[in-house]
Amino acid sequence: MDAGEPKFRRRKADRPGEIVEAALEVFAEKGFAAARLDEIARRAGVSKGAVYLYFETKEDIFRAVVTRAISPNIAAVQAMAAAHPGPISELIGGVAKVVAEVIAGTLIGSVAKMVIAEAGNFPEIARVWHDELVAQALAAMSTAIEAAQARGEVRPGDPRTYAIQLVAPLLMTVLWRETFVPVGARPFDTAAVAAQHVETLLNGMLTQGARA
Amino acid sequence: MDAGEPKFRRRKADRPGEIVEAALEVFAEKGFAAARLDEIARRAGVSKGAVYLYFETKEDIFRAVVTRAISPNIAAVQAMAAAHPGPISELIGGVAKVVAEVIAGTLIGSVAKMVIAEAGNFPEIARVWHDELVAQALAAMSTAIEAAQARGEVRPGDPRTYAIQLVAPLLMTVLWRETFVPVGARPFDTAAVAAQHVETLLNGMLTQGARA
Amino acid sequence: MDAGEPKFRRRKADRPGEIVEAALEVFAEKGFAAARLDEIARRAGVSKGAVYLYFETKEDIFRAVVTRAISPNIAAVQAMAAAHPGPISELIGGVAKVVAEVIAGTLIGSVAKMVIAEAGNFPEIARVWHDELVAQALAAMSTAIEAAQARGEVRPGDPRTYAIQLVAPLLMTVLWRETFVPVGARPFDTAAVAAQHVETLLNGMLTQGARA
Amino acid sequence: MDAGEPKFRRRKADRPGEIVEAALEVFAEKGFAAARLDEIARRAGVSKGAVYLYFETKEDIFRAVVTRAISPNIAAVQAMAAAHPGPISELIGGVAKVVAEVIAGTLIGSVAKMVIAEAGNFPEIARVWHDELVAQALAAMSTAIEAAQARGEVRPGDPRTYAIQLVAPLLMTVLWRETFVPVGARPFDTAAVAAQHVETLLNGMLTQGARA
DNA sequence: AATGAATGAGAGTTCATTCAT
DNA sequence: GATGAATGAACTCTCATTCAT
Repeated sequence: MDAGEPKFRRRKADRPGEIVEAALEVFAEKGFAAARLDEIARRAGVSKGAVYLYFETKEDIFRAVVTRAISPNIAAVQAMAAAHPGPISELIGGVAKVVAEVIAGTLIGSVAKMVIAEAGNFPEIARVWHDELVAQALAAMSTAIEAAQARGEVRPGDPRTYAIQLVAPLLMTVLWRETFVPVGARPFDTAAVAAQHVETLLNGMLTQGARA
Repeated sequence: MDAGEPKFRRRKADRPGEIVEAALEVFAEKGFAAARLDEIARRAGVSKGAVYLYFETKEDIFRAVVTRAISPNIAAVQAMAAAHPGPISELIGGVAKVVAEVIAGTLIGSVAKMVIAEAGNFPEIARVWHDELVAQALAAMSTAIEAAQARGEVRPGDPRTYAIQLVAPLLMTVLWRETFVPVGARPFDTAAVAAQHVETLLNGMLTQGARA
Repeated sequence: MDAGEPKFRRRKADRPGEIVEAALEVFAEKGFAAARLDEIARRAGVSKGAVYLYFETKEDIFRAVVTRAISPNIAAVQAMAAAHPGPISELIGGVAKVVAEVIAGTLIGSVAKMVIAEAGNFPEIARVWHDELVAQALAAMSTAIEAAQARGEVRPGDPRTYAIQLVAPLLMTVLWRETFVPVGARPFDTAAVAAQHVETLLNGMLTQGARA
Repeated sequence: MDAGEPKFRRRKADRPGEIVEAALEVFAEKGFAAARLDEIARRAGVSKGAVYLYFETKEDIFRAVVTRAISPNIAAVQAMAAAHPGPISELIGGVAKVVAEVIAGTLIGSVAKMVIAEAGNFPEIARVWHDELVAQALAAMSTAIEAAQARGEVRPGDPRTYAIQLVAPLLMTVLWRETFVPVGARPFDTAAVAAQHVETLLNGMLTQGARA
């Protein structure tokens, strides 16, 4: 009997994935504590009891949400780390572009917001986020910048600070979108900010010789 | 008689102020929902009931915390708005310094974190924060930058974006401190970041003529 | 296996009904404000939380208790309204009998007590009780008495007052039972009071001609 | 200095009286449990603390309210008990008149409502009310009616029931006023009800010989 | 596997009562 | 006597978690 059956039945196999997806939405909107399991279950299209077939606790779901948001980006970071040894300007332009794309194309902004908000309550989540994502990216960039300084491309200065200088405005556009746009603020176009920022920053950090 | 622990102390002192102070601590650590009134009261040195002599609800306390963090900074923003019409480099250097000092010297970072985290649940708080603080500061800087562009000091580009580029790394150091330092990350020295950033940015955004 | 006490019983039975029943008991004993949800739940044989699966608030339960006490009596009132046009003495005797039976056989007395007690706090409940029950009954009786007066059966006088004269002593026996019997007062036998009262009242209100 | 002083300063001596008066109002409106000591104090024009100079607990105030409503009526009841041995019709007419006046002229109705409502929570209050007021009045009337029956004035029947028959409609008008008039019901005029009821009842209970 | 009715510990809030002033 | 800020026990209501079905 086909009657009454949903047209597209989602593969049973991905129940956990659907729950994590729904949970991401709810956690992003409400924060961890204010998120209701009822709502997560409802949005995932399952019963509240079913959630507990796949996750032990609410915290468990939260961890899964963050972990899942991390994984697909680890590759990008590793690629960055193993990046071409060409002129630093290419690397920086590339990094900014990738970061801008990730920001625009994924929900990583919401997750970052949650990590910031719940760092006090779930230190191990902040730690994972830092260790697997942020620190690695920062280290990769610092290393590249340091090498470029050694090659005389980049002016003196703390490489880690240069790295933060690069990504901060991009991250700021995400937080802006999450925080102020819903209450009427004019949004920032991440790509446009990235473009202007890369130009300004390169202009400011490269040595005379490196500016072709 | 001073000896002995009086059951009921009556401090003429600023009870609401003490409660708001304690609440700021707890909210910053736990977030709004996970903060316990018991704990706020305990840290304020009063009973749970006493809190309700001064505030109607938990939300009310939260609003007071944010409002109170805003007020002392409004002056700084207004001063910035009415700033000298001298060379933009001076203004930017000044702004960065003030921002760095505020960040280092006040708890505004914790509050900002709370505003980001709870924007979804308390839109009116995000709105106040934006309208009274963020938008004003941004507008003042944009205007100054625009004027500098008209004077030929600053290269072409979106003034509002330039403004964000300036402050973003500084704000990032706060979020870093709140989020990752407690789990072992190496902190950023806001003042040092400010110094390097101002130099890089000015170098990047000023026209040839403006660079003395 | 029937043996053993299952932690979660699922009675298909009328949970809301059981809760309302338990609530009626507790409200009648303690009054609305002094009634404890714990106790209502306990007497209904459910947990405190379960009560909130079926009712939004304590007030909601209270309304359900009163509403539920009203409904089965509406029929009786309507029957009264559509009563036979025979001699008024029959009607009055019949009404007194029905009222006496309802009083003796149901918990309506307790509910009436609650309505009286909480009229100030829950006006809409007093209104419902009045509009759907009391006013209707009174109107039906007044109309019948008026018709009897037109037929020369009943002596002059305000029909609504005659109606109150008729039922007041019966209602008084309920309040007596609720109020004074528990502290040792001798109870009134509602049926006996009804019998004597009907005889006295008919004797007093009928015209000479109507007394066979 | 007279300036700032209230024109009529109430005698200090009657603070308790003023509190009881205020409490009567509040209890009558809200019931015992829902009445707030804040409100009682406010209406009495004293501080909350002052209330505790005169009364130990809220229950204590409640008892005082009821007791105070009883006392002035005890005299009336005793007068009734010691009544003239004249024809019963005079007595009954007199009693009805007095009761109607008390009902109309005092707040005894509100108190009666409270006694009914709180009988379950404060049995000793119900007991006092019964023993000192209700039972005495009932006994006095029963005795008089019994004597009248012995004299052949009143038809056979239970004297206590006759007594209830007499006062019930009058009491009903009070409860009606307290309960249904505030939600829009048409009030009963107690005096008018008394007049019609006395006539009807006497007509119904007197023997042929006693009807002049 | 899946449900959802049921649980019960724990939260925010209220308010009779106390006591330093 | 009088005040009113302060207390803390007790309440209603919520919601993550469980388990009979």
